[in-house]
Amino acid sequence: MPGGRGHRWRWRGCSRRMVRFLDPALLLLLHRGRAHGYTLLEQLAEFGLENLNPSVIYRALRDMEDRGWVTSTWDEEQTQGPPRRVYSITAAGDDALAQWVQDLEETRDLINYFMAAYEQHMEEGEGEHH
Amino acid sequence: MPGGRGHRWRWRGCSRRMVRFLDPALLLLLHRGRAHGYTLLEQLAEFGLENLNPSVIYRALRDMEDRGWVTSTWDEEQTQGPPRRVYSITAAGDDALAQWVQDLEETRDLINYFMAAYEQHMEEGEGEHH
DNA sequence: TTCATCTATTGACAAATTGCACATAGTGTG
DNA sequence: CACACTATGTGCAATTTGTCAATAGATGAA
Repeated sequence: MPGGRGHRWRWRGCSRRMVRFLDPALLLLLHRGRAHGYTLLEQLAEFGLENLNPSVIYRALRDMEDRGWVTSTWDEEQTQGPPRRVYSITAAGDDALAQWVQDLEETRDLINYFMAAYEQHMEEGEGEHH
Repeated sequence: MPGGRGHRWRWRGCSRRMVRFLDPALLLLLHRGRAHGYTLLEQLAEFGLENLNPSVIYRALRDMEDRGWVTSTWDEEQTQGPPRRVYSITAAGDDALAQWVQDLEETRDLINYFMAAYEQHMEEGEGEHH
């Protein structure tokens, strides 16, 4: 079953683990430089986050602003559209990003442990379960 | 608003990414041999899943049974308690586990990419954002 | 016996999260 | 004006997760 092993719970769009990537990815992008939501939406593809509904990004940014990780101001420059809100990362955001990185490291270690356990079991049992 | 936005990013208990680990971890444990819920609850510590509320495991097992990944029967053996339900992995469960492993590999790659991007940016910018 | 305690499973509901459909709004084009 | 494109935001239903409490058998102590 491609994309959904099962019937009851097909993840629409990206998988949940992917979405958990959203906050750290946004923080990293903003650490590279201030940007507005629509741009971030496109840049997120770099981290495998494609086809996200814009509202997801805007909500994430607003939530991060509530937590003090980013700040926003209205863009002065003239654009081909309505005024844009420009986000910048804060010092607290830097800390949060560093925390996320640590957290992701732990997750990676856990995955590595899991994989090792899986492969070892597969070798021993020749792929058969008892 | 049902889901308040004031939350810190400290999840109670395990992080959500951890919990996403539950299904693959249960499948791997069951691939090693049939078991009942209460035992699995203890064995999950191996994969960093500690202090889980039992109902979480039982619900996960029931959901997996709905998907055909596992089957269960009542244990014949006498125990120090009420009858126990014993779970075994199915062929579909083997496939699901293999899928999970692939999925976890992808996630790990993504994390590695993210980390590399983070470190590279930090080196270049000497830890300062512009 | 009655009570507490441990093992074991389950049900119900609240809380948190996510997806999606739609609303709003400025700008340029024919 | 009608339309398309850029850009942000709101509201709500659906899904997922966390927590609490109910049930229930076995065992041992008072």
